[in-house]
Amino acid sequence: MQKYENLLRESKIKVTPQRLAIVEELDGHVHMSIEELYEAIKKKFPSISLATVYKNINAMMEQGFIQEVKVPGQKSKYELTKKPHSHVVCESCGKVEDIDLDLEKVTHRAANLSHYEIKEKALVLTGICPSCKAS
Amino acid sequence: MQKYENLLRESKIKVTPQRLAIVEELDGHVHMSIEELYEAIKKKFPSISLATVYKNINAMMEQGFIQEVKVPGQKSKYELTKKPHSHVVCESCGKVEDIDLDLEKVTHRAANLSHYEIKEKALVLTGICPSCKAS
DNA sequence: TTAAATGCAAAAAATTTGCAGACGT
DNA sequence: ACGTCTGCAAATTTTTTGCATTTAA
Repeated sequence: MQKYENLLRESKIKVTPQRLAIVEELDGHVHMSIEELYEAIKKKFPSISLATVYKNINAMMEQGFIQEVKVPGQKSKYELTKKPHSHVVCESCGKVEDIDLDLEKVTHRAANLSHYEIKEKALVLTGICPSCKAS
Repeated sequence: MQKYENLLRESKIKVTPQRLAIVEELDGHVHMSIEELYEAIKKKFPSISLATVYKNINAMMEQGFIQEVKVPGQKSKYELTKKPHSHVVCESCGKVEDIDLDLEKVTHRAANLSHYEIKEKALVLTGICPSCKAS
């Protein structure tokens, strides 16, 4: 898909089929662990090696192209970098979803209280998702 | 210290010198990684094994006695469980500090938007601490 | 007394590295 | 053509496990 090629080309790393596969996978599933990515990509791309997934995740993180999402009780997941947002995690099924929340006030308050110069915010809310609540 | 013994005794795990050492260390330093804990405790308690630290961290987490704090770009740290709070991390020196922020509104909004039943909130703010800003 | 905890060594899991050949630009 | 990337195997690092012995209650 042209879309991803252009995105990748903007950073200074080469566009390889393996990298495109990672990006496409993340675009489809949004949040995946290294192992999930590896297993998913192997289906379409059996020769890919786990080391390549690691190397590329690290390279693309250095480029700021993807980001790590640390969630309680799970392995880290990765997502394409987009505008800042928060996450909700279902403690029953493990699903991770994006959510757009205004953290202006909270961040301001934090800066005042701590005297830190705040640069990044990571908010992860854990609970039960609608479909798990139903069952 | 009697204080910690009583705390530990409340949960259903045995009070051992190794566990007391972990708790005292965490009470003093607030946020430590497994390796930091191990190295610190070894000084006062040279016979302790890394496996024991792991086992005890896991046991005490199951008891809800301590909690894992996942911070961007660092290994997980652990803290004694106390009333809910947020964290600020200095991206320069790596220090992690507690901060008391009101997340009521944000949580409410999140519940409305996501239809999740929210149970836990983990907010980690990253930035530059006052002393690193000075230098 | 006895169930649980310790420490050790070994195993398993997760991540990184080195390198020869392949590939993107 | 050049420098980067891939895949493999090996090396590290991190975490868990099994077991004989010790220890807390």
